[in-house]
Amino acid sequence: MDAFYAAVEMKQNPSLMGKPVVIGGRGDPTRRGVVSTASYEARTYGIHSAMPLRTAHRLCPHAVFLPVNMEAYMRESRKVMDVLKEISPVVEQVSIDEAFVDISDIPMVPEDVVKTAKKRIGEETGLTCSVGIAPNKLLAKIASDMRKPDGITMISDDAIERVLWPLAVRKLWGIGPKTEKALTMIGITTIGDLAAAPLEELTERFGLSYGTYLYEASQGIDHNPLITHWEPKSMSREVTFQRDVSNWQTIAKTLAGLTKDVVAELHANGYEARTVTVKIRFEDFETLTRSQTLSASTDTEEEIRKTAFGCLGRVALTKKVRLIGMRAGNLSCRK
DNA sequence: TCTGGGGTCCTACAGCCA
DNA sequence: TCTGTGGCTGTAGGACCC
Repeated sequence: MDAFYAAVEMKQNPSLMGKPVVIGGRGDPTRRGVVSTASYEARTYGIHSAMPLRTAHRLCPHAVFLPVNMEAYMRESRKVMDVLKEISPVVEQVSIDEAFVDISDIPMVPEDVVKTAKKRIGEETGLTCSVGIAPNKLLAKIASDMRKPDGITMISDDAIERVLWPLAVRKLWGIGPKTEKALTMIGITTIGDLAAAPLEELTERFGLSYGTYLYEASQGIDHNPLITHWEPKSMSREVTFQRDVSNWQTIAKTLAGLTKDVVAELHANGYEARTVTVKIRFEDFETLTRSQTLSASTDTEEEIRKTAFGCLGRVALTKKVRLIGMRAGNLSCRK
């Protein structure tokens, strides 16, 4: 979906249309938080996702700042996903606003399937999306990014050299800032450069698994099937304090509250956990985790809280704490 | 100066065990 | 009985995604 959160807000409040709109955190740019979505107008000021709200505010003081309204986005998301499932039963929902749809068994020209889908989504939600058509997920994802907003892009097998190779390596799913930098250091900046690198060099530098992935991805190779069902691996809550704290009571109270939320989510979804992890980020951004695996799974708040406090007790709180989080992992379905 | 929150997957390493 | 090897599990950290 195109600038999804911003588009939903504009639909709910048409007076926002044409204005720079920034959605993130509590919608207050004087408080800690980052940008979830910036409208296309806001993007012209250099505002983008993951940017601190304060920075966004500096770049565009007259932008409209709004809090994240997840319920509204979920509602629209469900409508979109329902349309996709009408079109094909094989849908992999990647996030609240992205999905892969296997249309290989539909006896229609792909472009016509996509046009129908876009029209139906428009009718149901009033929102636009950008679509990539390709032989696999890797290429479809790249294609969907090439014409935004409201675009359709096709990458066929015989277009990989012409279309894929000139792109920056960063366009490949799985290449973030660290890998981009590491590749630049060895003279690889485009996907074509990557495709010219020997497999052995990539596996030597990046490990067998990731090296092989990079090699195959640069050739447009991706055999991964669509995943239509999966079980969660962990559930977590974390919070960044508005001001860094040194008071143990505040930290403990917050951890207890986070634990309560996570346990409620476990109960709501019928899971129990065997591993508890506590995460601490200090004022200097040093981040560490402490975890403990129990002999048996549990979903009782008291046991999970005791375990979490045991983990917290193993952290030397010598600096102010910026963030605290807790995670329940090693999940299994409750008997 | 600033750097959220909710996730997944991978790697390294240590300890245990066959 | 000692030693090496390899698998498995738990722990910690890091990269990445939206």
